[in-house]
Amino acid sequence: MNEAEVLTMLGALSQQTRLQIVRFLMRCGDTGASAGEVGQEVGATSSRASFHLSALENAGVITSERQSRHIYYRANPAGMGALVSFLLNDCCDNHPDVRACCGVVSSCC
Amino acid sequence: MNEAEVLTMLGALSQQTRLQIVRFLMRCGDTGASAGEVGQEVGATSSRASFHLSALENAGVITSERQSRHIYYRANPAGMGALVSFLLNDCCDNHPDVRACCGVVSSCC
DNA sequence: TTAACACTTCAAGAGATATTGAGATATGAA
DNA sequence: TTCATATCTCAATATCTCTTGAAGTGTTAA
Repeated sequence: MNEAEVLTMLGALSQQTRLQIVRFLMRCGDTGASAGEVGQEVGATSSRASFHLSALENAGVITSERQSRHIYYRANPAGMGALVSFLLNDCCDNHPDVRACCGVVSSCC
Repeated sequence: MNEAEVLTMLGALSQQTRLQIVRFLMRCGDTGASAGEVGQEVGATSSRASFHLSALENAGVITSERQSRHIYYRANPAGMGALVSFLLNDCCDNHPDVRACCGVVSSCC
């Protein structure tokens, strides 16, 4: 994961509506949720939800799959894992105090 | 760490110059670096460096301490740890695939 | 006190991003 | 085919953020 990808992902997450969307989709698990359900959950119009879902998908935080007339969005654990891994390893230079805070015991990814 | 604090921290990190500053200060460790040194490292004017350092300090990513005419900035591992912890626990709902990616074995903070 | 240095704050302009509503596209049912 | 539903795209506006340079604050030394 290079710096540009990390910046895109951090930027995508640093917005209230989008952070809410990610938290919701993480709770939804493999089932995922349609754009309409996502919009309803976070109190957004469909075009606003669509805009934010695009940003999140573009950043690699979520994925989408069309099923008949619905498009189901799902959280992408691998993407979030890569971000966390970058923060711990590259950004924080494997600082033990940072790793200790989250129960990280071995070096990673 | 509440949602507003997380958003502030993610926003602070989602900018190239500021991400560079954090990485540099993490490498500097307890010694830290002055605003001038930071600016030189990331290729920023003094006012630009000061602007970004303020944003990072305000977000809790770094700390500052005046020593005579210099102000020394240091990375704040506890702040970064809290952010990573939030991402793993709250945001990702303790999703095992996310935790696995970084060698996280126990639940945390 | 005066001067030099290190850093911060302020204001202004440029650029990026968020929100909204209207219209377009895609799918499935009648 | 026609209609209804689900979602996306587009343009306009508003808001936020970054950068720059000038002016201000605080510290040390002469």
